[in-house]
Amino acid sequence: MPELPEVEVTRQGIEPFVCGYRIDKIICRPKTLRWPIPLKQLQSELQGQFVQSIKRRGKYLLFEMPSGFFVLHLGMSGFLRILPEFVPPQKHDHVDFLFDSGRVLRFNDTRRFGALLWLGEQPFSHSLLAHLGIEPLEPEFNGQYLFQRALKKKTSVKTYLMDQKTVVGVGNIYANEALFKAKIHPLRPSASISLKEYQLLTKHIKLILKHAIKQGGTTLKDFSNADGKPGYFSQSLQVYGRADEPCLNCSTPIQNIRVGQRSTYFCGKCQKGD
DNA sequence: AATCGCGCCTGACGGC
DNA sequence: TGCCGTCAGGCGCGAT
Repeated sequence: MPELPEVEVTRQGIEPFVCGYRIDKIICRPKTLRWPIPLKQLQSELQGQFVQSIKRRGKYLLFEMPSGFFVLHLGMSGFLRILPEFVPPQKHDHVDFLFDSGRVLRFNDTRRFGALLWLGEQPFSHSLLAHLGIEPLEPEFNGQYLFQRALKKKTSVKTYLMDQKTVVGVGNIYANEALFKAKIHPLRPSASISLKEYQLLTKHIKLILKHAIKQGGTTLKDFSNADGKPGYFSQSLQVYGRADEPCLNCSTPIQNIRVGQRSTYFCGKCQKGD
């Protein structure tokens, strides 16, 4: 579930149940997810402490604690839920945070690519966060930025866009969607895209991400619902997953190719310039 | 320095 | 029914 909108919706959804509350206990069932879970450290730094804020950087969630930051990445299949009280874990429910309110923050991750880390007081200097690109919803993310940076690059525009050092939070689905909206062929060299095209592209990235966050926020009125699992907003996807179906602009069948080992969908007529 | 491909892990699905 | 290959929204790592 994890591109920027899903992570941001998660952040907003859990915030009212987590911020200002005390973590009484952490229950962790596996020893390892993507990496070994520093359980002892998490217990000593988090248990008995109040969560001060939850921030997001790219696809990382940062829980601000009195002595530093606990950082969570949802990986490919991870999601967080708020339970009104402790109930026995189901399959792939890996970690529970028990709060003084009685509620439980529960992490479920089928594919176990998620990560839990203690990054201390300077999380942004940690190697995982230090080299991340700019936030797509910030004003500094604009056509000029993408254009200038691309001049030195040799990759395709889609790979360039999904590189977290370029811009954070744009994953495979929204990269496909944004390139379609901007009418840019995913295989075009990133350095061949004009400033005007990059301006259009950044505009659509912002629109798509904002729209998805808004949809997620309204879909998930009650994040503590057991079914409150943020999903992708497939009703608004125009190309992703639509191989051989008609383009919503011109009815040409949508093509599916692989770009950098990732499934890529586009309209060969609307997105010219391979 | 930049780029590419692999592999981590589980589950769903389609073909035989 | 079962087995096998392929695919899935991410990302760090080693090889080039």
